[in-house]
Amino acid sequence: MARQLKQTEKSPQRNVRKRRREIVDAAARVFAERGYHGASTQDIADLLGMRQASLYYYFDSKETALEEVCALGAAGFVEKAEEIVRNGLPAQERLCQLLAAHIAPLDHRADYTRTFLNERKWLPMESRRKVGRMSRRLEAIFERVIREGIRNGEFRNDLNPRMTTLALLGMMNAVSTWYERESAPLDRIAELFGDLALNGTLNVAAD
Amino acid sequence: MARQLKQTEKSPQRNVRKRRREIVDAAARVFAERGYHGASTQDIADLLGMRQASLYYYFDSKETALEEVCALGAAGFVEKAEEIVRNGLPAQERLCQLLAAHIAPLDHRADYTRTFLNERKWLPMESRRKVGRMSRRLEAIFERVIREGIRNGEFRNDLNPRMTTLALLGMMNAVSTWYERESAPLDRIAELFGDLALNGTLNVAAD
DNA sequence: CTATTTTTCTATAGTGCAATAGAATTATCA
DNA sequence: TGATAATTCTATTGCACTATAGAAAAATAG
Repeated sequence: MARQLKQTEKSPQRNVRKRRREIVDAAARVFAERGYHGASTQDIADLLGMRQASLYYYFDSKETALEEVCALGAAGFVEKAEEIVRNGLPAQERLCQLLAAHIAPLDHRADYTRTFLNERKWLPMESRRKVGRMSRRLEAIFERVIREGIRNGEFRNDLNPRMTTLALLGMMNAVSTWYERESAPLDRIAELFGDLALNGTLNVAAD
Repeated sequence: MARQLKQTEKSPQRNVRKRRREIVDAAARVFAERGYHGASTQDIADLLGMRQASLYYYFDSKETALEEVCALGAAGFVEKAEEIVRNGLPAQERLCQLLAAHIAPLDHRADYTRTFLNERKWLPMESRRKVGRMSRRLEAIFERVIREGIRNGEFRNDLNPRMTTLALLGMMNAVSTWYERESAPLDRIAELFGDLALNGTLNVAAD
C-alpha cells in the first residue's frame, strides 16, 4: 500500500501518463483554435467525451494545462538549434537549417506550436519567465550564426545581427498562421525562405 | 425637437464622437494588452475612471468595440499600399515603401495595430470577412509588385511571389510584438528590413 | 430659473466558468 | 470473489462577467 501510494505520487502509472497526454492533446487543440482565454475546460472535455470536472483528476487547473502544452510545444526547440549551430557547416548552411528546424514542428505538432507561440503570454509569471529565457537563447543562437557568417565573410558586414534575427524569426513564426490554408509543404517553404534570407529578391545578374 | 432627435440619431454630437473615441482608445489599449477574451469591460471603464455600465451608453456590446478598434486599426492600410503601388517607381523601391508603410502605424497607433493583428480573429463573422477581404487585397498588392519586378528583371525570376509575400508580411507583422522592447526607431527598422528583403544576407562581393 | 435632454450612476439580472466535494463506477489484485 | 484502489461521474459553490433597467446628476435651452 505504501509502495503503491509512493508510486502514484512520484511516477504516475503508464495509463495515467497516457490519459494525461490525451488531455493535453485536446487542450492544445482547443487553445490553438480559440485561444487560452476563449477556450473553456468544457471545450476540452467535449473533445474527449468526458465530463468537465473529470479533467481535474489529472490537472490542478486550466493554467497548469497551458503550462504543459507550452512546455511540450517548446521542447527540443533550443536543443535542436544548439545542435545545428555546432555542426561545423558554413554559416549560410547553418542558418538555413535553423530556419527549417524552426518550422518543422508544424508538421506533427501544429496545435502545440501555435499554442506555444500565441498563448504563452498568458502563462503565470514563473513559467513565462522560463519560456522567455528559452526565446532569448534561441535568438542568441541566430545572432551568433549571423555574427560568425559576417566574420568569415559569408554574410555582408553591414548586417545588423539583432534585427536580422528578429526579421527571420518573425518570418518563420508567421508560417503557423497560414500554413494550414496554403498548399505548400514545409520543406518547400523552408527552401524558399532560406533562399530568400540568403539571396533576397533582387536579380543580381541583371544586365 | 424633431430636429434634435434626428441629429442625435443620424450624426452624433461632437462630444459624443469625442467620448466614443476615448472609449475606443481605452478598448484598443486593453485589448492589445490582455487580448479580447482576456479583457473585461470593467478594465476599459477603469482606464477611463468611469463605471462599467456607462460604456453601454456608447456601445451595444464589447464585440462592437472590437469591431471599431479593428476598423480603425485597418483604416488606410490598403489605401496607402494602393497609392504606393501606383507611383511608377521601380518595383524594388515600391516594395521597400510597402514594407515601411506596413509598420508605420506602430508609431502613433500601436494599440490599434496590435489589436487588429492579434484579435481580429475573434470578430463576428461579417466583419471578420470584411477584414479577410482587406488582407487578401493587401497580399495581392505585394504579389503584384513582386510579379512586376520579376517581369522587368529587377527581381529574380525564380521567386515565388505568393511565398515571398507571406514571408515579408510575416516579417513585418512580427515587428509589433517586439517593437516596444527593442530600441530601434521604425524608419531604421524599415531600412534594414527593406535591405534584407532586397539583398538578403549573403556577401555577394565575396573573394 | 425651469424644463428638457444628455450623460453617468446604482443595482441587479442572467450566464458561463473554474474548481471542489463526494458518490458511483470501473479496474486491479489477493 | 471480495477488498482495495483508480477513475469518472453528479451536483454544486462561488465568482466574474456582459448587459439591462431605471434613477440620479449634469449639461443645455427656453
